[in-house]
Amino acid sequence: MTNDKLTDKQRDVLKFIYEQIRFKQLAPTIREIGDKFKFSSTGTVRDYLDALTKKGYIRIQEGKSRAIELVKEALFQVPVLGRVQAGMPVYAAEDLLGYLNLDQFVFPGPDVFALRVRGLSMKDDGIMDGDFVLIRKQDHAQVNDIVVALIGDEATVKRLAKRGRDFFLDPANPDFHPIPMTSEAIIIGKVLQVVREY
Amino acid sequence: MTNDKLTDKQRDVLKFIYEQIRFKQLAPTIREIGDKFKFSSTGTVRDYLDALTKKGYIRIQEGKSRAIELVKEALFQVPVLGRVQAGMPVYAAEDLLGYLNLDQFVFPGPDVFALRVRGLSMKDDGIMDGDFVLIRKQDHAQVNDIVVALIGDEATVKRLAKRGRDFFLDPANPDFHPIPMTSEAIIIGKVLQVVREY
DNA sequence: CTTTATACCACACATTGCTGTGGTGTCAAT
DNA sequence: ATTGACACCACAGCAATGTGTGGTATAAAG
Repeated sequence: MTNDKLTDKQRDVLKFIYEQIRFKQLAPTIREIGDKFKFSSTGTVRDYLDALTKKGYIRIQEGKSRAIELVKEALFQVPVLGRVQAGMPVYAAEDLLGYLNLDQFVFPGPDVFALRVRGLSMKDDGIMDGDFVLIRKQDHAQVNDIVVALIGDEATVKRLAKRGRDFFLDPANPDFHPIPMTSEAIIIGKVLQVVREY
Repeated sequence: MTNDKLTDKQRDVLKFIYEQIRFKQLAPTIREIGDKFKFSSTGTVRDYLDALTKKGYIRIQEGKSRAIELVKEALFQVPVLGRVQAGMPVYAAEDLLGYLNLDQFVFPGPDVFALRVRGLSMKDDGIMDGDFVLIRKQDHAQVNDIVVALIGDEATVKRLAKRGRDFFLDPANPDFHPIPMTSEAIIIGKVLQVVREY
């Protein structure tokens, strides 16, 4: 019965609402939405809000300003990125592996993303295969931080260590060995949290 | 210079704003705050908002409705509870060990709380001493779920298992042994996520 | 051919909501 | 004695905002 597929424009409007809530922590007013899409009538915006409501993506508290709630869980997520290039996570659609559902924990900032850990090289630190690491993009890190580094083409999670004058990326698993930091290794972010979903 | 200590009333107002944002996902208007505290004047509310702004707890975007932002990180957190009694987490102040900073991940729901894991009984599942487990309150669980159970006085994280007719709470560490589910063991919630902070 | 959904417009209206400009009184610090 | 922070009040102005009631046009579905 309920066809919850969105048209392109409806998706655009929903995305705008989502971004406002996510980054400005404040749902837009009808007129703010209208301005964004150059609608000269508030009625047009209502048509969209009605459509989104009917399709179950938002909920609106009548009479209140800015009272748009996001309903579909699909929105309460951080992007899980596949490729990481030249120190910059690639947000392009083809690299978006999906979304990490953070349950009711929403509103991640724009410089936070997630990567899915592959392998058990950090097993003894409790980072298991399949875990998500939440990363804040940054090009620096301190010794003993757990970082995501790019070695050539591959993103890897390791602990930054210093022995003598040299820096290493240490695994937490005796089956793996430390990787010396060379000019090819770039730190792209610091692991803020490990999240495992059950 | 800046004394950021709040008076009791100011804290009450801040708490109300926080709760509205957290649970209703919508900051209150000046009049909504006034209604709550039976202020007959909007000016009174402004005095409070000014005080909270000056002390650095909130930020207000002028001219916009409901444009109250929470500033202090202290607010973007889930409660970490100490005691868990009779299947109900105790939210009383004396049991509030502190708050788990979820970084920019905010707006946990009202039935979600966190416990800090003690010991290494779930080590092989990657749940380490000191990790936080995010729990949704619920009195049921499925076999193989990782649950928080109350055995007598103590809350423990284990995996729910069934062997034959009997249910057990299995550890994930050969140094510990399974605990049979008896009438004294109550499931108080399901582990949704493991969060480890660095 | 009619209905339904989409995608817009115009404009009026009432209320909501922020702001501005006053005021009173208490209490602690200077 | 005065200043400043606190804790309130009254009320008016006006812009922001949601709502109501219309309208047009297109396209797909029945």
